[in-house]
Amino acid sequence: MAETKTTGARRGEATREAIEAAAVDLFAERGYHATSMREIASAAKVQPAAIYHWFDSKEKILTRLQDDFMDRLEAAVEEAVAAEATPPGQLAAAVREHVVFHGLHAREAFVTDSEIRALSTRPRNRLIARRDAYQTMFRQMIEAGVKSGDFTISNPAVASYAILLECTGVALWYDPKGALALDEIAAIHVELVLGSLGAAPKVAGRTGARKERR
Amino acid sequence: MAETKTTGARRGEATREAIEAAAVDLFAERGYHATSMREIASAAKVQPAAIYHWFDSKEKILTRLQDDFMDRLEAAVEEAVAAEATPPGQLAAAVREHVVFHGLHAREAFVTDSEIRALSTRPRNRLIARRDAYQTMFRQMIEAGVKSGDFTISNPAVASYAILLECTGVALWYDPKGALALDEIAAIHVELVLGSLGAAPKVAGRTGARKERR
Amino acid sequence: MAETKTTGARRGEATREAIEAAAVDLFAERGYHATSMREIASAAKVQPAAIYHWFDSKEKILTRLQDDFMDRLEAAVEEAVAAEATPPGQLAAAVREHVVFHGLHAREAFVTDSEIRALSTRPRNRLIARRDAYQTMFRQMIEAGVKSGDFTISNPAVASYAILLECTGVALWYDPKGALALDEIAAIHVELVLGSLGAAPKVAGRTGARKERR
Amino acid sequence: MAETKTTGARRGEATREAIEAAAVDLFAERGYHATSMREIASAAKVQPAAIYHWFDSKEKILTRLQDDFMDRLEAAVEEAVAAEATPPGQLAAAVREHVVFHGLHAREAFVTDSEIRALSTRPRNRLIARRDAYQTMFRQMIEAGVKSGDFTISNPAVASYAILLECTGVALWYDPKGALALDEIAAIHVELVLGSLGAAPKVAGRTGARKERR
DNA sequence: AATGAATGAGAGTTCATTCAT
DNA sequence: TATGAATGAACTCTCATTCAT
Repeated sequence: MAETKTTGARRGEATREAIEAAAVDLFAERGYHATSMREIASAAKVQPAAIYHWFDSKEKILTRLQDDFMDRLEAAVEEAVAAEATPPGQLAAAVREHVVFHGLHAREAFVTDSEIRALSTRPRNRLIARRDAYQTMFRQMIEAGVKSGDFTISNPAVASYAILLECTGVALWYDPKGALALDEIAAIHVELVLGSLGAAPKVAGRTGARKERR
Repeated sequence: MAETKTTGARRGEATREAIEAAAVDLFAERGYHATSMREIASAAKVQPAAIYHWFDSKEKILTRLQDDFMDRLEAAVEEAVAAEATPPGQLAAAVREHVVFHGLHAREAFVTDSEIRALSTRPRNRLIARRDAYQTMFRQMIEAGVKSGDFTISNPAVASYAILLECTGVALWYDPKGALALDEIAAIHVELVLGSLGAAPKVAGRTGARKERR
Repeated sequence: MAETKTTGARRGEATREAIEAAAVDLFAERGYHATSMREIASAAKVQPAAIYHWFDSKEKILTRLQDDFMDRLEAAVEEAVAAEATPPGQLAAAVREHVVFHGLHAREAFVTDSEIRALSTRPRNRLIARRDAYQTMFRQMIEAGVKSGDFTISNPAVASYAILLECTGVALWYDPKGALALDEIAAIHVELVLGSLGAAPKVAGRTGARKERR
Repeated sequence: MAETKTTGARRGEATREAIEAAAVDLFAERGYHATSMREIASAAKVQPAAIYHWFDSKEKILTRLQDDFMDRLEAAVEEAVAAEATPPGQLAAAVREHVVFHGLHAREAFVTDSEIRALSTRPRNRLIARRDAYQTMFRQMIEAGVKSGDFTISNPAVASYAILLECTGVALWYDPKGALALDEIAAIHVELVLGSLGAAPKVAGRTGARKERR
């Protein structure tokens, strides 16, 4: 009950987190190139030079943010998929989790996606490879559903592009203060996705209570 | 006697077009803020200062490009919709035309969409208003289809977001040299969209021969 | 008689020359790394950004200065040597010209010599190669004098190092307003050099009137 | 009872020496202004802030290094001179010791010489005064030799400049792994110097075994 | 219609140094 | 005796833009 010293969080790390938080806000709002280190520093209430104690460069702030987002997205979706047995069940779980995750981490999602161009060659190629692998996972679920007769769709590759675009796009418009709860939005997307694949609508499951930090 | 003024375009306009072409390429590839006026000038084979004879500022290049794109997109889609009578027929036509247009003008589409943030307040609000109106057109077709009993969908607003995201996204991945022709891609999207709305798939029509330049 | 437009010198080049003049002064006085672009700009009475219209980088200012100095030094010394026939005569002429040139262009000489370290790999290697070739020229004259019996010295390589060090060093202490004229200093060095090589002192010749610009 | 203080150097002094050693290496290789405190710290395997326990400032590292070098150079040369009676003998001994000392402590010699400019006014003037006094010692030996009839040279002041330049320059090119031993190089310089002053070559003496560290 | 030259602001980054611990 | 964190000033360089010609 009484622990006041949270495990692992030393004093200095608070600065790092303030910088990251300021950066993701500004990158999302204005874009990477339109955000200056001075603005990040100012929003994080530190001096510009202090940022360099925590990050090697402006680009490193971005890559860390993107890598973290991809790590957590992959883990969340893979866990959700692992709990299901059939292709429609797996795809529904993946869509649900993807939408929820993109709603909860909308700015990180948007920055990860939209600022791939801002990266230099090596980190750009790395991130593109991760995105491609993630996309392949969705395409394979669709292909499995076609093979099992659950889905009737002419082109699984195009379908996978379309599905990820509409689900990722939730990060662009979802408003936590809006009329629709994230669970509802996720359920609607499951319905849209399965419908577009020609599946019976019965497969949609429920999404448990979200207890994510942040 | 013989015309000295070559049809339509005076000599100088070629420079303006070279600048626009260079700008759309660079904005699409690197982003607005990552593209310098010097780079545009260099790609257009003019001096940096010459750009200012044709455009007031860097932002004006962008706004003109975005306005042109929206003008032509709206015209093309409205014309396609006007040729159809039923809600499913109209939506199918709109999706088909939207996809084809975004495939044909992928860079303009991408820049129009992704560089809204780069605009200053007034042009940004103007463009957002146009996008909203365009989106509303889609939502109203969906609502009409629900009312007419052609579509069975729980939330037309969310459906309109999802549909436009997946169809607009074609500009991100379509490759003119790829395996699929644009007409095929458009047909697949009509199929996906109508399926997601719970419509019978019979409504998909044909897309006339495309004669657009570019 | 009446030409007012000096051949080749367009208006803008005056700025370039002002920048070069400011840079050589500051580099000589404080060193390359202790001189900022702002200081150069200020001394040249231009804005810092204007420097970049004329030079790609700070390093380019330095390399141009060094290359120019080496070009002119080599030309001057080679011409002086070509006018002589015997090894002692050639070496005397080379020493005389080297000393005079280093006195007339003391700052350029000093900067060329002392700021080799400041260069990045490629231009540094290039300049070192030029210096080595120049030094080799002196060593070969000494070796020729030893072979012809004019010089009696145990180690021509070491002698060439020593000779160039003492003659180059004139740039460090020569004062145009001092008691000794440059011609006298050059004559003394010819005397010292030939003496150190064990040559008869009779070979020292006269140095013609200097008509160098600057 | 038994000494806990290890002979001469307390534990901490090792850190000071590591810093000095790192600094002289880096200053010699890159120059004072091109060397950062972080680089010195890194090379000395301490934290940047730790340097400030041992030195007040970056400049103090340099001045201590220069002062130490001058102390030891003066002591060594004065001792060598004191062992000789005649002007040629004294000058030969001074040249021999100067060359050997500059070969043994080449980096310190180079940094002491080349980084006078980097000093602020007061330490710069102090070091210049020491150099001048050292130079005067050589000039006086030359003048004594001229007076005694051992040397025939027209200008002792210029001769002293030239002699010190060529002998000091040994620090620039001497390579401990090269073909020539330091004693041989010293002997050659004695030969060159006495030759340049018009002295009989017989005076060159021997240099005792060097047992200096480094 | 176009250009070479220039500008003032601001970019990302590094600097020597300080200080609480 | 030493350190992690931070600072304010300064660095080289690039930016969109202007202007006389």
